[in-house]
Amino acid sequence: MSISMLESQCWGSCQTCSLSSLCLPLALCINEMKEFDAIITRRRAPLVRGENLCRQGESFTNVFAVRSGSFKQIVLDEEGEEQISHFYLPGELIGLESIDEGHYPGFVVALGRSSVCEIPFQQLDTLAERIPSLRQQLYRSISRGMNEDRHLIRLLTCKSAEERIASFFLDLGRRFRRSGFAFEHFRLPMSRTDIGSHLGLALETVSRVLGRLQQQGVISLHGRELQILRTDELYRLSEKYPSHAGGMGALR
Amino acid sequence: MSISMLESQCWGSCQTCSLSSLCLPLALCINEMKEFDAIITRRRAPLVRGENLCRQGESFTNVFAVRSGSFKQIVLDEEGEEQISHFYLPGELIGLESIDEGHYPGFVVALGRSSVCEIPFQQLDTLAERIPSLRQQLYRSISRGMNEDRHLIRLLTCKSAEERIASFFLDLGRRFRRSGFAFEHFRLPMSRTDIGSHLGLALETVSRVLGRLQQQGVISLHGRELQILRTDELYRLSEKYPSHAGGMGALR
DNA sequence: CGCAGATTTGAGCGTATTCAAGTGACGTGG
DNA sequence: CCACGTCACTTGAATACGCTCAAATCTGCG
Repeated sequence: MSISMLESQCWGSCQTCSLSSLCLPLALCINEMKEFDAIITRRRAPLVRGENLCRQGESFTNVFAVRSGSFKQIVLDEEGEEQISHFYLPGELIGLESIDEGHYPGFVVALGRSSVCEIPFQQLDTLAERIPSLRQQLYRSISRGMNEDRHLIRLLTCKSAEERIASFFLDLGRRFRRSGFAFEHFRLPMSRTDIGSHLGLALETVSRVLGRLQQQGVISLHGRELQILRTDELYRLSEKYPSHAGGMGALR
Repeated sequence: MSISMLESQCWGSCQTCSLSSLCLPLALCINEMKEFDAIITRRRAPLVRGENLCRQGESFTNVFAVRSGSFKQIVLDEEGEEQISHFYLPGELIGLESIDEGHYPGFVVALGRSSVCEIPFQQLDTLAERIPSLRQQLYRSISRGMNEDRHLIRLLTCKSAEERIASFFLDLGRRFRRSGFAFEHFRLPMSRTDIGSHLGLALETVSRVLGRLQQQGVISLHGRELQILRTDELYRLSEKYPSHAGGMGALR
């Protein structure tokens, strides 16, 4: 009973949502926000760790906004190998890359107890037709997604393991800060394996780099509890090598 | 005189453009297409090789549609190192990732004599407000861009040099085919260096892999004239190793 | 023709991988 | 309560792939 009370508070309207300032309703007036609120389907229960929000290949109908917790997007390639293409933190939108092809390109899995707002895309578009600022915000959200991907691409094409991880932590910090959490102190929602899969590194490499970063006193890490001790140094490490990359050890 | 005649033909309306079926006006009726046509600014002269379409940091006002030729997007990082984040072929849209931040994230440079349609984004949005199918197409274009980027990310996180280049050629082929060119025979618009920069490989590695692919009889390559001889084999090579990646030789 | 840029080829090396073993945390069941 | 299995993570050793450096060759173009 008390839990459901809490949760109904949690799932209040956009007007009471602490993330509304970085979500789609960002620039809406009260009345518009009410309209927007009306099309949102709120999930009855939060998802638990490992639960699927959507499945690869499933037809696209909804965009999701992360309300709490976090998610990873896993793409299974032709050989059945997993590949983590994206992490989603509170306030971020899931599913925008599916508009074109009409189906979700991968599984989206909760990394812990997480909740989302479910937004039927068709209705979102109908509403966006009438509300220019909502339309703007939708464009911007999609565009931002592209931009983040381009960053990751640059990271992957020309950075060493250390740089990748430094960049990754800085990126996570920034994104957490946007949602009102601390920049320098947060809990990593994902495993080392997940990080490796996302950054194109073996988990052993991730582990080794993390060890090195701790030895250097740049971060402290207990389990998944991360503290960024020297932001400037982490930043320096994230862009240490100006150019290309270097070979690739072995291949499995 | 004769040139300008030719060019004015080249720059005819969307209705006469061979690419309209894969560009924004895709689903528009005659009248809508005329409206759309009206907001497009056509460049007076095609760009020559090396000419900038837009500059890094410049404020975003226009989306561009490639009409002929091709472009590369170069991003200069903090250290001034170049990084090719994207190639644009005929029928593709340039600039969509700039909507959010409001400025172009990199230079877009013509890879040969190329022409574009210049579409003021503000006006495009105004028009999209009234024309649902144009809006849909805009969403889809942006979404497709994200999707392509995700593909590249997967390529970069877990593929060997050979796989990357095989994937890259297959991707180029598909994109050329969409614009009405041959899938198995086209001219590479970019240099080996450009390919390397885009795929996170040293140009020497690109060169070596190309040599190997030719020896194996998978492709034939004279200068930049590429012929895909065995598509199935190229496809097989593009997904040879199911998983991770491998080290990174040296780091400059 | 001759230069500049693009590409090819060779030798040696370094980073990150793979394989392998070992530690630690956690929850289950005897 | 402790043995045990599982899972995430750490650490070590050997290896491989692609990088860097260097020089040669090819190409396009004035």
